[in-house]
Amino acid sequence: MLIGEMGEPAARAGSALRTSGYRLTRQRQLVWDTLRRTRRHLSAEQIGAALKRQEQAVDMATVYRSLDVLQRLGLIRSSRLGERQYFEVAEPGEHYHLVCDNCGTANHIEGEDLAPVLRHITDGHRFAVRSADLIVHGWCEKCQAKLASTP
Amino acid sequence: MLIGEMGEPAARAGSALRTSGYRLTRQRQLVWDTLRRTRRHLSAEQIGAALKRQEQAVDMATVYRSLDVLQRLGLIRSSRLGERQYFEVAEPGEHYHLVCDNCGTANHIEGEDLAPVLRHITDGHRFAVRSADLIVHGWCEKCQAKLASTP
DNA sequence: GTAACTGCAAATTCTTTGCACATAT
DNA sequence: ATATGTGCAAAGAATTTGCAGTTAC
Repeated sequence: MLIGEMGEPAARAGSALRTSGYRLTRQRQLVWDTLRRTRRHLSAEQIGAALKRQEQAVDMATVYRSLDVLQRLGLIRSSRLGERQYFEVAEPGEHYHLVCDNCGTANHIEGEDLAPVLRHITDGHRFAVRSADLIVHGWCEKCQAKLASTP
Repeated sequence: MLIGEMGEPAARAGSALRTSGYRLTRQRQLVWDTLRRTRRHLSAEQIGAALKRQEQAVDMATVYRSLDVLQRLGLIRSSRLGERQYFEVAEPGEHYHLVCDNCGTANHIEGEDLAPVLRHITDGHRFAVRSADLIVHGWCEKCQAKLASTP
């Protein structure tokens, strides 16, 4: 099941920033809002481009710095999908990344299936798991059909 | 269980290269041997540095090009662990990457635990899985002890 | 008022590419 | 013999950094 709306309070970023001694600036707000409005993963460049499109241009250096702060506060998380680093709002619970090698789209799906795997790692290897990211490469449904028709 | 020696025939690269129309050069041999001798992941830079140390310097451009060929032949595989791309000899079977966020070392462990997870993805989501990489971040045993003693 | 933040431009880092020469087959 | 591969140097892409001016608190 694809992750849909999740009722993330928009004010969350503001209070999280302030209680940590950071300041709530127009730029940080904009970066956060951009990520919140999308349910997909966005690269830093995509965020910058989106903001420029809405005449709210933010310098790329600032986009990167904002992403860094938001990540430090645990509000967003990132993973390397393909070439770039992609960012998304941090949601509780596991999810995997499905990257289509044909069209490049990256979706995430929820699930608790990783629990036994992580337990194995913790028990068998004395490794303290902090976070886990399962990146699956392959073909999405659309591209499977496309590739089947042109052999 | 950490992956140890696996009896990889050293000649594998040579024949794989030749039957695919590639040439077996000193540089490709060196890059392959370097990866074979290590059971850990190596970045392109680490491979280059290792070769320089043994007075067998290979230009970085060539290291990258060699890695590219070896990967195309399926002899090695790579994943993005942390900042860099890391390379390792391709072994059959699943394995996960354990990245210690404290000391940075990346190990891999074997296991078949991912099978049910991937089945879930295939069945429930009509996504054709081609490869999967589970990257687990956390603290390795050594660093857990270290961090426990200094709170 | 002042420490934190931003934009700009320059620096860095990792990786790729163009080209003349070298080498494996 | 000749297509492939290499080294070198230069280009690229993504991200970081230094700094003077700006802004949130």
